[in-house]
Amino acid sequence: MRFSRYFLPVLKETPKEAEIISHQLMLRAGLIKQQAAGSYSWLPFGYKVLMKVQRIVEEEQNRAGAVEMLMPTLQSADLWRESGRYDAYGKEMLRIQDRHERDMLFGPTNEEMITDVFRSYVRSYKDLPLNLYHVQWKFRDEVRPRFGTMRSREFLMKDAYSFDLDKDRAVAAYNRMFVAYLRTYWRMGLTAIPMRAETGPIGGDLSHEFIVLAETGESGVFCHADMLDKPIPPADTDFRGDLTPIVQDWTSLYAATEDMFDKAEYEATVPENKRISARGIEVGQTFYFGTKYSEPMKATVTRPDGQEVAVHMGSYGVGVSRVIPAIIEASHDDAGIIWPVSVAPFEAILISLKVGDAATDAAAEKLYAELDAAGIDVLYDDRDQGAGGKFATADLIGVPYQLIVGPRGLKDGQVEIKHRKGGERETLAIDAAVARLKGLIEPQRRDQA
RNA sequence: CGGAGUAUAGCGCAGCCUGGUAGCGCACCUGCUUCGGGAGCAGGGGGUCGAGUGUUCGAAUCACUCUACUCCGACCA
Repeated sequence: MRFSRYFLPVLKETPKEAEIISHQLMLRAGLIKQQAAGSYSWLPFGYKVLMKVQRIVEEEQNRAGAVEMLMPTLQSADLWRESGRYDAYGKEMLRIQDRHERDMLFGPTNEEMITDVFRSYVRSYKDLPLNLYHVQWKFRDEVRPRFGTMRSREFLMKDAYSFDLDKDRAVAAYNRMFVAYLRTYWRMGLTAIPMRAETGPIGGDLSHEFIVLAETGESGVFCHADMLDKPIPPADTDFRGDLTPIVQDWTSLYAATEDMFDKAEYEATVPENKRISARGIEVGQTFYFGTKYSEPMKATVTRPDGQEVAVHMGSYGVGVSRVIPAIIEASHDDAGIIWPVSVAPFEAILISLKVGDAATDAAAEKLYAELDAAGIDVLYDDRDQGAGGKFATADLIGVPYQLIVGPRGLKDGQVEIKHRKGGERETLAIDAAVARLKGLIEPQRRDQA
């Protein structure tokens, strides 16, 4: 992509409405534009990140055996009356009437609708287990939206729903999502810790929140320090096998949100030098809630013995649009964002320092074509601007590698690679640059890992 | 939903107290010179001062009402 033909409005100054660093940087680096309280446009640069995050979520859901579909944003109130949540949900649910004065709502979540899909088709235990998911916009009319897309009213969420014959099998389904989540956040460069959590209005008795530690997080959390560097299950993990050992390992150390905090247990099981009491951002949550929806909504299957039983369900959410500020909170410096390669909007930025200079133009154009041919997603800063501004922009938008081409180096046939994270610089022969970048970038994509 | 604030050019702000020609920096446009860390010079364009009502000869400025947005708290992917 040529910068001159792209739409990337960067701001030199910090908009005054933004309080936390991720919100400031998302506005300054041209990812989002606020449209109303808790409502944002995703500009091209931000949308690219959003789609990369979504893609990782989808790949890991699919790997774990979940099946993707898509449900509408607007739902009929009747469905919610069946579960009893139409009255229970409160003002956070945006209620709408259509032209026939039928009660509708903008979905804050989809348990009712997926249960309706399930009960319309599934009759036999032989069709289980089943896990259906979608990535769709949700609306929750928050009393106080804040921090940009961290707590917006309209947000993109992946929500998966599992259906099983009994509790044991439902817990196995829960474990599959648990492991998928460990891999999902890791692939985005996040350290997300599963913590015992309250179930809230979703209901149920088994739940984990996946938390990224950050000063600006909205949840208070307590955990064992060793939770931070546990090994992530590999890509060839057998999701059809028994995942209990992995989940047991990950839940053996103390980790809980403040709602579930048990001081006595915490102090008894976590040595003093391993105690972490911090704030965190909730980037996902898993629930097992048994027959809470299947019973009232009559989502049943026939067992081998001929008896008809309500299915055991779980739901599993990832706040796709929230993950992005979480990544930025975890990875930035004074100059701007530092994207992990796996979610970076571009993998490299090619900076031409003297547009209009024949030798520089020729070298930059050639490198641009070669990078493209090498399969590297590159932003080519071909704008006729001072070098200082270009460096500042490149740092701000956080592209992982900067390939710098200017007359000074070209005299000796050399170009420079700057690593955004860490700031290391390498000077190398122009012919070696593309291969070097490829070598740096490919292992960090985490798409094969 | 309680408390506190803000609203003046695309962005950041001054002007308001003490009513009288709407201003600064950045950004934008034109030209020239520049070109390795947010360049320089010269010229130029852009505003129903959030909305409404009132007071006044005269309102960005004073009064009242409303709206939007932000922050703190209580609540939540």
